[in-house]
Amino acid sequence: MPKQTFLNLEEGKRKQFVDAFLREFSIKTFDEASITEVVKLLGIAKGSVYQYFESKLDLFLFLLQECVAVKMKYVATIERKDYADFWMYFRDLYVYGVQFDEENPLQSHFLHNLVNNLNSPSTKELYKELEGQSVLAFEAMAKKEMELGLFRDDIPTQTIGFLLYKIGVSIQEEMEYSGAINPKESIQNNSPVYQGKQETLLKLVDQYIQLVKPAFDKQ
Amino acid sequence: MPKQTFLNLEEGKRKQFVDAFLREFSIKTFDEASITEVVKLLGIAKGSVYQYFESKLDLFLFLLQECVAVKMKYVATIERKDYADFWMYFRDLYVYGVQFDEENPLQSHFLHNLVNNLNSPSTKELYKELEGQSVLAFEAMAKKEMELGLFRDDIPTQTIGFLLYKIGVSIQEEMEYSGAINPKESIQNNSPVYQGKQETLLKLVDQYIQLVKPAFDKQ
DNA sequence: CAAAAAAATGACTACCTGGTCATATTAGTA
DNA sequence: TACTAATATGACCAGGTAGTCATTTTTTTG
Repeated sequence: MPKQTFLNLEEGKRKQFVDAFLREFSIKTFDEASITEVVKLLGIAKGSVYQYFESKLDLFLFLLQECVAVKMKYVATIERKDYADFWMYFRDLYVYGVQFDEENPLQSHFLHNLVNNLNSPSTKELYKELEGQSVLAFEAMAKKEMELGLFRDDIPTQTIGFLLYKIGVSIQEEMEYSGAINPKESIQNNSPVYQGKQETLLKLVDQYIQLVKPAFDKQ
Repeated sequence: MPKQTFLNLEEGKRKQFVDAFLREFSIKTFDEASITEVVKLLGIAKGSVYQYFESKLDLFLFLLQECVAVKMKYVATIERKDYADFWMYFRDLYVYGVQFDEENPLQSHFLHNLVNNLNSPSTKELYKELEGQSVLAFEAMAKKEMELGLFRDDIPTQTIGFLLYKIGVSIQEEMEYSGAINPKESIQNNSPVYQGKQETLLKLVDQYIQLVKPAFDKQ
């Protein structure tokens, strides 16, 4: 977590600092991301980074926390109980995700690149931890649906949760794979990840739902 | 591709060389894999590697080609047309894959770690290329099933192919995620990836099939 | 304004890598 | 045996990194 020195920083300077590193971690893996380069860009001394944070990882975790907090303000406004079925809720998560993306491009890019970023050798453990948390969250959702009699219960919740998580990742990856979005490019123009492609994304989400619904729903 | 010098190498020495590098690339990413360390292990000079191959990537591609060729000898013995439906064929691919794994542990480990390995910054392009090939292969399969009237045709083949590919990857990843297998450990003991866990794998495959069948099959 | 506290600095360390190449060694040949 | 061709060698190069810390600069305070 940041040291006092960082918190004392003047608002504008702190924002510049944060933004520059969000950018760097959005287009590189953790290990690739170069503190040396970012400070050069910012025009500050490398030592300053270590006056503000304990280490590269410490800085990264702070940024992650911030981004997650901001995204939560968007997606946590909706609740499963307000939807007729899981898939409507699932879809709306993307609707609110897109809004988050539009209003916080940098944070969105950071989170978009997260899975890729954490594939770095030195962050394998962190990746496993976060992946585990995600899978557990999806597992819990699935469990609830089963209890409601809406999801089939002939498959272990772990497998259901794992696949649900992977489907979420797949949607994001297919958007990039198909060339619909190009994060490395859009971040250059300060554009959101899904700039002008919000409809494309939601269409793909609908497609995925249409496709996998029969797999998860109780017949 | 290897230089003549490598091909002239005495059988035993070549095997030692290949095996050592298969090991290295099986437990590390491409960028992490250290030629320096492997030659130390082999007791040869680093220069020798560059007498045999043009570059690290050249060496890697040679190993990849070899492993794929060996695996093909197993899985290419079966054909879709000899099965009543896609899923029986899909399952048998794993049955033959397990046999390949038992009889060629090192090659199997190499391929098992491939996706992870290629996530390295310097192999992003290669990864995209290979992923594209895999997706296209699955897409072609799906197309055929649609033509046979066995797969639903209300979803674009690209999405079907992409998800099918991701499901294949997921099965492998869940085996590791759940702790059923531990490649880093089993490679130490010269054990196959799925040593003693073949049944567990096939059970998971069956589970996945049971789960996703309703998503892909025409009702 | 002076003293003290806070913040910024950047040269430096320790460490790692892939790849090169002139030289030495070994093997093949006549 | 003597000459040649093939092979093996390892010191060395260029390039990169995260992190340190004594010193200087700036800001705050009394």
